[in-house]
Amino acid sequence: MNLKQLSQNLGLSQTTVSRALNGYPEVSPATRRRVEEAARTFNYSPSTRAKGLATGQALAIGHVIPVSSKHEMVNPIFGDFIAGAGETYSRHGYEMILSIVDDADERRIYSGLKSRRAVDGVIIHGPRMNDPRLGLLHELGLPFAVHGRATGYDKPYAWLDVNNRSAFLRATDFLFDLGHRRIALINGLEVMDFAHRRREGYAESLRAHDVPLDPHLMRSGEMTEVFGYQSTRDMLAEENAPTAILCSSLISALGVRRAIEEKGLVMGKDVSVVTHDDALSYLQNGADVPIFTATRSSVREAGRRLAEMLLTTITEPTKPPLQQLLEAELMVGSSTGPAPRKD
Amino acid sequence: MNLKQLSQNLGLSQTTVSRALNGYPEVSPATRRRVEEAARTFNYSPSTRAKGLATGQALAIGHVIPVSSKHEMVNPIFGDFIAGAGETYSRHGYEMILSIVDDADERRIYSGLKSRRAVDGVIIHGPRMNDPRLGLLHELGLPFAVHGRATGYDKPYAWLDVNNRSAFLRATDFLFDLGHRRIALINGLEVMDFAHRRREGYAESLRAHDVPLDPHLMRSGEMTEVFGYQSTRDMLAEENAPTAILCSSLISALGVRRAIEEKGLVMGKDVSVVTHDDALSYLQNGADVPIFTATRSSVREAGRRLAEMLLTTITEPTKPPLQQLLEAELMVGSSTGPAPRKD
DNA sequence: AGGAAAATCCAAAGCGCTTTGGGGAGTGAT
DNA sequence: ATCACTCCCCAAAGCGCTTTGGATTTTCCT
Repeated sequence: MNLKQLSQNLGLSQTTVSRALNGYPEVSPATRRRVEEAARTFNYSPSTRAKGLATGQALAIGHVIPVSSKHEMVNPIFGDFIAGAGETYSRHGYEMILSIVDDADERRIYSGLKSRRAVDGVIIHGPRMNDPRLGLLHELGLPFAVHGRATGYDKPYAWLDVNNRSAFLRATDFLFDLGHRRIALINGLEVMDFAHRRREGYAESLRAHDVPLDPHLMRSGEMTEVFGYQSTRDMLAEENAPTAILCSSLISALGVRRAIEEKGLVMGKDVSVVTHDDALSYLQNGADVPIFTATRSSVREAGRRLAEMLLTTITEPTKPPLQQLLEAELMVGSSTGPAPRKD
Repeated sequence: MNLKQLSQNLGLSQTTVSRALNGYPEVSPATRRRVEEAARTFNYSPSTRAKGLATGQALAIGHVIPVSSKHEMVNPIFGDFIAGAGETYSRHGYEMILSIVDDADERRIYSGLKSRRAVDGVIIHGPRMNDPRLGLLHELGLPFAVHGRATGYDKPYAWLDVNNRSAFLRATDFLFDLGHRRIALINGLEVMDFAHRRREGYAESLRAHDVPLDPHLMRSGEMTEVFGYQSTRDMLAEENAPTAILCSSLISALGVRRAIEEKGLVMGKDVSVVTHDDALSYLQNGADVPIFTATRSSVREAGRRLAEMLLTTITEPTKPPLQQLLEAELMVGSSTGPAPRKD
């Protein structure tokens, strides 16, 4: 069923039917009702392609997920983020289109999306330090919003980020308050902007407590369970092992726990652990009582909000870009306790 | 830059330029080269919307991800599957469009995709027992392919599935061979087709070994870490506790391990564990040696293949639908060992 | 009742592409 | 020189919608 058929069926012009359906005022309420009813019974919805052609809008948002060709990891966060963003899109009648892309091809993909007029804007995932994508998109004139921020890009742009620095600052302070002095950091890849900021927060706390940075206590890598396990195992094997560990992801934290327990130590007593927790739907941090003391911020909620921000950036291009900084909450679980007494 | 401008620029008609770009024979090689060159320098690609309107194709595949409104869980598998499918799509010039949908709205969404002509076909995720979606899509005339199968639907349709029954049959047999007799099953929700089949395999092995099904040893729920933990904790607390546990997901298996160790038992000695492993990129089962003995099958590879199958279903609608059954491989790790001797 | 303003509705153009149905220019044979 | 083919190329229609610029009818004042 298309517009033409529907309008013939109703004995009206295409113009009137279109207007009735799109809420224009120059249609009598009675006609509008009649049209809406017919549309429903014939199960008519306008073709997105035709509509897009006519209006010049795509009514679609692109999400470009970079997958490094080297270590084919799909960000585990991405599912929940997408779910959040999807809620927003369907509320506003937008489509979400996804491209999984080797990060070497990113340039081609973005300019393709632009020149094919496939989307009205894009969300940038996993911003890195001095991320070249922001400049590219600015140059292409394709509206965008960033999940995170990109240190090194100076023009204003729309973003939503967790305050990673303050979260890790507070978490580290918390460990100091418990008496810990040797605190390790198991971080994400430090080309990632978020990891850089977390490290800054950590370093700031150490500085405030007059504890020098110790490279032996700082690891950075893709945040898998195995990475958390190996890093922890190695550090616990060294002399002067850490009494507390700060970890960038709940998944890695599971590995941290495994290494601790494998060594016959008790988490929360011999070694304290604080992790960041993205509140993923399939990986809750315990049920009633959190297992891990954590800095917590829902990535799904982030998806909802950032999508909303991008849409207003698109519909109101003159406004200055929206920006939002979320504070993570510190939830105390059973993975932390006072530093063990030295004997 | 659009076709008109490009053709004016070249002093050719739109027809010729379009034909040159789409590989039609009635264009001289010289002209074709000239056109291709110009398209590249002006960074021209045809508007998807216009092309779609003209050809009647969408050049897009829909993925509808159901999210139950009750327990807002996003399937952790979905990220890797999508990544695999995305590779296939970009190779064939298709777009992937994603809808995150409360499962109560599914009907509306699918018929919307159809009547808006937004996609050429869809992939069905997470098929349930007697899944109504297959009938609906058949009725709508929207091509589809299923990740898994739907028991209770009798018309032929395209699917790709892991042989869940045989995988869990072999895994259970393996545990019997190690001397276990009290074997528990921690399964996904049994409305899900895959969980039903796994249970069948498990039950078949028990029957073959003359061990009656014991409801106390069978749990089913959303496969979170917490679910694995609680189920195991409860079962280990009962008298006549299991000596081996079969688990439907690596994530739950992490919870299983936590419960075992919390009780001061050793996994692989006091309690053996076998889990299914979807080979998720962010959750590898150990590094060199697998942590868990597992039935393994890459969900990312499944995505790649199923997408390919859907595309051929679309381009060659007369052929009978493709179907593919993958066998999981049994990888022996350190989570299994001989059944403890009764004293 | 007469005229202006408001309320409804419509025909047709245009969005950017593909594709149909020709048409003119070379080429070789007669 | 003429004819019959190929080779290349083109004008124009059509895909399904929105939107412009009117046209027609109703309603409201005076």
